[in-house]
Amino acid sequence: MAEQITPRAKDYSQWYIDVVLQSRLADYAPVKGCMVIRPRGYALWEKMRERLDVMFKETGHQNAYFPLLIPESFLRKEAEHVEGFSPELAVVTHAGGEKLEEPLVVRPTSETIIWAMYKKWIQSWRDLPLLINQWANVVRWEKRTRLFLRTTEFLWQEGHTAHATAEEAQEETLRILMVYKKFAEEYMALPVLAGIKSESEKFAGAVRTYAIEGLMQDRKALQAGTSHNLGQNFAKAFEVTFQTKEGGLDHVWATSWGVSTRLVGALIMAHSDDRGLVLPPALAPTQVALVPIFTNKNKTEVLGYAGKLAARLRAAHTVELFDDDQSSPGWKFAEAELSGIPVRIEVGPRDMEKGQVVLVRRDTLEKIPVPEKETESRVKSLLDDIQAGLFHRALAFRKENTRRIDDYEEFRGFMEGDGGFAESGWCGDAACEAKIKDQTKATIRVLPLGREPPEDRRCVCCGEQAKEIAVFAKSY
RNA sequence: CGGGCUGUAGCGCAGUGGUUAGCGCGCUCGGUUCGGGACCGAGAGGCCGACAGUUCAAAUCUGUCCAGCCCGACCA
Repeated sequence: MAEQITPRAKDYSQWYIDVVLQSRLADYAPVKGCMVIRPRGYALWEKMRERLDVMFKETGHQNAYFPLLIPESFLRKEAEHVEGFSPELAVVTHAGGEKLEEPLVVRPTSETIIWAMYKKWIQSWRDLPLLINQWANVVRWEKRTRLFLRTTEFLWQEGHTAHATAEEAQEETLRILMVYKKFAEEYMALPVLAGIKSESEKFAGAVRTYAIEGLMQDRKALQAGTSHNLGQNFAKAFEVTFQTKEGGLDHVWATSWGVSTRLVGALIMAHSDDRGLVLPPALAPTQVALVPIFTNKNKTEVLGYAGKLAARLRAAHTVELFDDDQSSPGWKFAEAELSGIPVRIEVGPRDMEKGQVVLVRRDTLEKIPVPEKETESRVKSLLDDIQAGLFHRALAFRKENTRRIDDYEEFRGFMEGDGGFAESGWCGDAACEAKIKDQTKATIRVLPLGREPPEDRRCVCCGEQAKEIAVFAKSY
């Protein structure tokens, strides 16, 4: 018997840790707060990265790479930025056996060093827009870490763009937000709310921060991607100016945006179950687990049959053939389920006799016998069904756990109980936001885009006229 | 950074002063099995978190330290 996964209903946090460790996505590193992303976890990140990279290129961005180490003085140039990040900086003070003239910080994000370079590269409106992305690691010294969701070092992409006008920068900020939303929904099968962050949740140095927020199975929200309109804050701090068409001199307008390996955590918490991972076919490193069922007597025939089937399927899908003769079929079934492989195919002597194979879908565990000749087409449509099914199940879950609440007592009860997304009126005052956080632990996740507050809504906290509809939840 | 808990085999644990420190899973070898985590037999594997004390005798008692986990505070 393998180790058991703690059921979600018993202890959701422990379930998450069990799934990550047992499915071998990651392991704790010998450095506090750090994790090792194991081959399976990394394969999943690679699938995400591959797809996102295409989406960034399609929207005109190019990849580049900037240094890991940043002179400490660079961070100080933008007041809010340094204030926001200084508690979580790792600083290099010694190198080459000597104390450094100026300490170097390990990047918590790269705005400062990138804008120091943009100053060199941008002179004219003809140099704009400048659309650069980098895939990199960053370090933020966190007090409390969780595998994939918050670790001291993590992998991400950070886009940094420069524009001639405020309007263009705003368009870019929203364009990327929509790229993230599309990626989350179409590839991760995770429905997300896209919206703007309140002042208190804003990125240090941004004018406006937008985010996508997903609802996990424990009804806590997870921020899955952010896109910032930086206005002219960094251009001013780093003196990045350009000559306009009209001959004037202006500071450029900036954006930055990122998603991280936290997406792997989001994926796990959105879909997986007590048997292990459940992965959407669009991102699953392995789409089909082919399990031949044989004894010593018929081993050759069954493995031959399964081998041919695997070869056929590999024309269109990634297939893992579980052909070793040391572990039992039951073991292989459990292993395929733990790994989240979307479709399992069982082929044994009984199937060979009947000219069929048995398809098993990971999300519902339903077993579907199909004629052997139709395997390819049935697998393909089943993968599509699973992808759509996961999204719709997650969407239905979000709907069930989203409530319109305008009464504060009801709000408190909601957050003390199961929780979820509360759509409530908000007067816009940070004091109400802080009071709610203090009393209920719930924060404003986003002010959803495209929803004007109706005249009759009141602030859930103080009862004044609502300026916004805010989505509140407890979050990761 | 505060409060609590835990450090004994790869993992999970038992062992509260007295020979050679055990159990389950995993691992190695051999054999029988194989349609939902198979079984039998034989093996390998431990400076009992570190340091210092108490004692004839310490995994066990005392102190200090270190590490990890949980709960808070903190966190784009």
